[in-house]
Amino acid sequence: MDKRQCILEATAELIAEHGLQACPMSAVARQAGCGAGTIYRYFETKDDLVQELYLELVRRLTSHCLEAYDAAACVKLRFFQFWGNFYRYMRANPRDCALLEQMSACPAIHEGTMEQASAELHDVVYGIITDGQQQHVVKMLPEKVLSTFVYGALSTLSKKYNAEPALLGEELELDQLLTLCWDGIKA
Amino acid sequence: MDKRQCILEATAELIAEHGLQACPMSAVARQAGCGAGTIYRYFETKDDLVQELYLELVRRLTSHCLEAYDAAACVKLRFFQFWGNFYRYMRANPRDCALLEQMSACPAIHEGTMEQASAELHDVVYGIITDGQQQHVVKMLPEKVLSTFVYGALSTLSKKYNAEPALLGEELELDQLLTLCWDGIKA
Amino acid sequence: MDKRQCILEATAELIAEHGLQACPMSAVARQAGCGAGTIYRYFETKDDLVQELYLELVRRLTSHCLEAYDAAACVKLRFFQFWGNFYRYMRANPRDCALLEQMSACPAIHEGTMEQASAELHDVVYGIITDGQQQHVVKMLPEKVLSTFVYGALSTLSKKYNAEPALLGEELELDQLLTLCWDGIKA
Amino acid sequence: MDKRQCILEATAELIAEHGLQACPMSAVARQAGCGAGTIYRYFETKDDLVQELYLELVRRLTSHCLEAYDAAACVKLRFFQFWGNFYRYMRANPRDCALLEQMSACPAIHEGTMEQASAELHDVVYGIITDGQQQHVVKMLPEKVLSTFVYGALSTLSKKYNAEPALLGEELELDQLLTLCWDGIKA
DNA sequence: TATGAATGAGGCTTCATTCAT
DNA sequence: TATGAATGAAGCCTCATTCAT
Repeated sequence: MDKRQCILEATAELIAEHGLQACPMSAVARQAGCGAGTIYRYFETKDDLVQELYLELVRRLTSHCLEAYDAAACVKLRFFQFWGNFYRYMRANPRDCALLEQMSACPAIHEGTMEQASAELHDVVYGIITDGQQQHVVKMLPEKVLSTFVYGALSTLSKKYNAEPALLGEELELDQLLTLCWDGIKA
Repeated sequence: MDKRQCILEATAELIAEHGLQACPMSAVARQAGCGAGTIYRYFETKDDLVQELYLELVRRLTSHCLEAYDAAACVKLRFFQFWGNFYRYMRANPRDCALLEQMSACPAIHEGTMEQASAELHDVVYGIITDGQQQHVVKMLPEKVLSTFVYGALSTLSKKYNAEPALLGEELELDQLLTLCWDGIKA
Repeated sequence: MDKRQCILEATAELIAEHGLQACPMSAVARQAGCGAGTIYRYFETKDDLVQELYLELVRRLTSHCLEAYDAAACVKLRFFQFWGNFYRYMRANPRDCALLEQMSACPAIHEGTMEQASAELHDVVYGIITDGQQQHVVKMLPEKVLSTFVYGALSTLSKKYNAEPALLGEELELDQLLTLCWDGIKA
Repeated sequence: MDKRQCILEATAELIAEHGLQACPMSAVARQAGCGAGTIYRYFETKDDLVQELYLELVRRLTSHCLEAYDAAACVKLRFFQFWGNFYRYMRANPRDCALLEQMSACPAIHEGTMEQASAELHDVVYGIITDGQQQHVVKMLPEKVLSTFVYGALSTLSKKYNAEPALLGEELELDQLLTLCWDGIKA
């Protein structure tokens, strides 16, 4: 792994464990196996490092969400594919899941960073909803509302499962949870 | 207002605005209109202050959620009353809503504090679900799953609305959003 | 006991246990069973309190040293009486003994306070030596030297005994120790 | 001089002048010519720094006491050599002498530190006494008692001289003072 | 007269950042 | 390019002292 990735990874590990407010650069350097000064070759300031980490986390999530996603498939299929990818990724990467939650909720992540991060997914997510509405299979509420509804439900559920993995059988759970969401938004 | 409340309020204000990692005790004192030392008559450490603030926020939310809640009413009514209260409180108190989100996601809030905080609501929330299941009006998934589903959806939606209040007409929105959730969990 | 004495006693207790550098006025007040403000009715500042405590400790020691002291007795008798009193007091009051040691060695006790404290004893102590020299039973070294020799030996021994009381049988020890000193200074 | 020594030296200077209770780390840094944070690369806490200083002072004293000390020489010679070294060191280093006195008497120096400090000298000091007792030239009292007697007398005398250097001619004094002690303990 | 809550200066310590090597 | 010792501003907390009650 290249050094920049090392540093991002180290930062992720430490923030996930101790929180943004307890993550000194010296600890990041130790965890990354490099000198403190080296970090500043790759990131201008600590703030910069944190913003970059957030973007990286969202980038990873995004690419997983779009795996095997076929924009030409039917609405329900796209819905299940996309949000299934989303949920699976969150379950497979509990640390990044918690990290995204923590960072999204914290004013330390700048408004601009948040927007930049979410831009890419928005089109896909909204597209599923608006296509569904045109076909009258999805409720006629603002697309943002329905997307947020699904996102909130699934991200909270995945976090819950990560904390208490014994709640439901692995195999069944995903389909059942997606069905909860689908039942919620379907016309 | 008594001094302890003043300090909690000042802390809430500052954490909401700048984040947990950027909330020095000196700023809390200034905002609370007291000397720095005074804080320590009411809270042993900064950590203690933060835990207490979290508990206080949850306490306020809890008491609002239970307003006009009739444990003897029918399941759907109880569902709409309770989660309606929840949503209305989150919308009416955007700052506390964001604060709860931020603090819940941050390792700085201790495990024990989180448990202590959620204890009171759990019984009510789970009760609605299990009663609904006995009457076969709610899906047969673990009660934790369904509660988390509703909680995640509504809390995320309320946060979204707080950020962009223009999404939906005030009057309609609540019922429509609760219906999304109800449709999701109903059998 | 009157309040002033209470406060001095409390201060003595705390300094003896934790040291001058770890003796907050709030702790003194608690130990003395009074409010923090009350201390300032009896002592202008903390520094004043500390100086007064030192003077009080020396005053107590002085009065014990002069008990049954007969200025008309022979030199050796006066020597044994005076230094015997001194040693017995130090052994009977380990806390004050340690306290005197601690405070005497610390620059926090002002030069003036030290002089004021030692003034009273000096005459007696030196008198024993100079009388002994006139009678040719004591070595012809400066009286300060011989006094300091005896004082240093006995105060250090008493402190040692206080720390490890099992070193010598109570009955014998005193006479033996005084003899060590007397043998040292006798002509 | 290396930085660690600089810091110890600065601390010694300030404690000697103002006392343990008036020696802020900021002043130590200024005196040592370094930043406040630098001190913490060499000492974990202020307490640690103080313990280390005490150990260092005792180490210096110890090495001086053993200079030209011949364990095979006769008892009286060893006595005069060892305690002569001790006294000379105390006179030549008034600041360290006062410092040792102050720190030894203060609860801020931990029990464990004191033991660690005194361990090395004990064997030599006690050896002189016990050998003297086997040869019937020294009184038959516990070796700790006699050692403490000598130590107390000489350390107090050296301190006194340091404060008032005019008491005795330099040349004569040492032998005369050691004789006082020797006369005290000899059989 | 006695209290103890309030104050804020000042103490200890951490940590983002720099820079000589 | 990489390092990590050094820096000092800033954070947390203590405590001598005051003052309203």
